Amino acid sequence: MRILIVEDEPGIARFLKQGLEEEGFAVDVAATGPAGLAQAQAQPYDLLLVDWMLPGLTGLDVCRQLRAQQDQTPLIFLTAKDTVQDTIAGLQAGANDYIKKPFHFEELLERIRVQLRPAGGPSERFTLGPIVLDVSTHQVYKDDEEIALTQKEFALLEYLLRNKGKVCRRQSIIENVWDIHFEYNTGVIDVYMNALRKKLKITKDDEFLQTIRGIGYVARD
Amino acid sequence: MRILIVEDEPGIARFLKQGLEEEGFAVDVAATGPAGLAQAQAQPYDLLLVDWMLPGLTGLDVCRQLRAQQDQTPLIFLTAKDTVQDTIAGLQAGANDYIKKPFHFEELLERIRVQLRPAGGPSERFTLGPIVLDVSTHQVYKDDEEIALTQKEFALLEYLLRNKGKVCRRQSIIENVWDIHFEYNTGVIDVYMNALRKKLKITKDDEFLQTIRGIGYVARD
DNA sequence: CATGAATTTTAAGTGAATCTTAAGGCGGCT
DNA sequence: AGCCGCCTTAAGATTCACTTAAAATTCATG
Repeated sequence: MRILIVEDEPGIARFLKQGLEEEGFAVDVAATGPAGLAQAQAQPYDLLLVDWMLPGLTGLDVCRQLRAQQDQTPLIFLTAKDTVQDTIAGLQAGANDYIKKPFHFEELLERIRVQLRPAGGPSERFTLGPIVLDVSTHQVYKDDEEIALTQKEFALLEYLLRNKGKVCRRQSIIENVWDIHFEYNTGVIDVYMNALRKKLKITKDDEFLQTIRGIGYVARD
Repeated sequence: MRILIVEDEPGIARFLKQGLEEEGFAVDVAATGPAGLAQAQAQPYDLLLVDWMLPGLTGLDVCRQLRAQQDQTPLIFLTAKDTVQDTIAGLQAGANDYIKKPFHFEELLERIRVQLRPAGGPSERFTLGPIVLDVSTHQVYKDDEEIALTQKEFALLEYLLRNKGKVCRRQSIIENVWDIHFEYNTGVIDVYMNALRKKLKITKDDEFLQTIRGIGYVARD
């Protein structure tokens, strides 16, 4: 689960990032309104935590702009403002929840879980350097640009990313991606690795998809 | 929109009922935990407003029982208890929000709207390039010209637009648009996509409704 | 109820995209 | 140097979606 924090006070941002990472979330931080908006547009997140008062754009502006672009990512405001008018304005702008500072981390955590809950199946996502693979929507991005992959290309990349850092033997790949369980001598894997590297523009210098001669392949970042 | 209030203090119950009815909601009231539970099970509601302290069963018990029966109706706790432990317990039990008394009616109203939003809030209009789909009036326009769609055509387009930018798998489409929950292989989706593209005059060059071979379709602009 | 029109679903032929096979070339390893 | 294994490309096989037409169902109407 990926969370973006948009918060300008470094102390609070650090505290949140650390706490959420300990809970197993992948956390990015943006320090200004425009930076947060750009980041949220660039990559898919599962949840946004947005401070109300921000340099550049207010949190309210960020929220409005995202919703205007049909971005329905759950968004929780995190703020010292606690007048009723502000709460209402925030929720009307399309926010999903609103927590007043000072807050207890436990409560924030639970409210985050509530927002992620209705998303149903956990949207499985894997990353490899600049590459993001979303299993549920069958989409792949490199540097925030969407890359169109065919079924087999996607399945192969998914298998390598699920085993990131581990060397995958050719035999395992054939069994898991092609579902062939007898000995089989073929060049399909080579052909597909070639297609993947081409589409993802991975050069020989990159080490994202390495060949292990005589064994198989590894994905590492 | 139907709301059930479970609250034992007659004054508060009456105040809420009147306020919500003025906003156009259909409101029922139950005064005890067991009565509320029975009422919620007997009829479908769009939202439950539940007091924490109730005679018979606590609000927490009511919430737990409903969730245990796979009832996912949005539920908001309404309570004087304001310790962090209680908030967390409430959210963990499956509640969607938690408002502390005393609260402003305006804030409650907005939080109710947030919960109802995904099921039909204010943003009932979707756009895709020159195409506009209005859910509430069941109308579709392209370049300000109205296009007549049948029910299934409309439902399919609505589903794709609600998930704009995300790839929709054939399986998800069959489940959400046709409400078929077992495996089913058929060509209906193809036929309807064809009809949609024809009526909306979408050519192969347009990328509004793209096919993802082997997976499904995406709407993008 | 019976009829006809509109909508929804099934079915089949066609064509294009994807998958697989195969072969030549290149580079590392012994 | 020579072998083996990987890369690359292109052509054949196959799968899947598009398209059309006809059958089944639903809906409104007399």
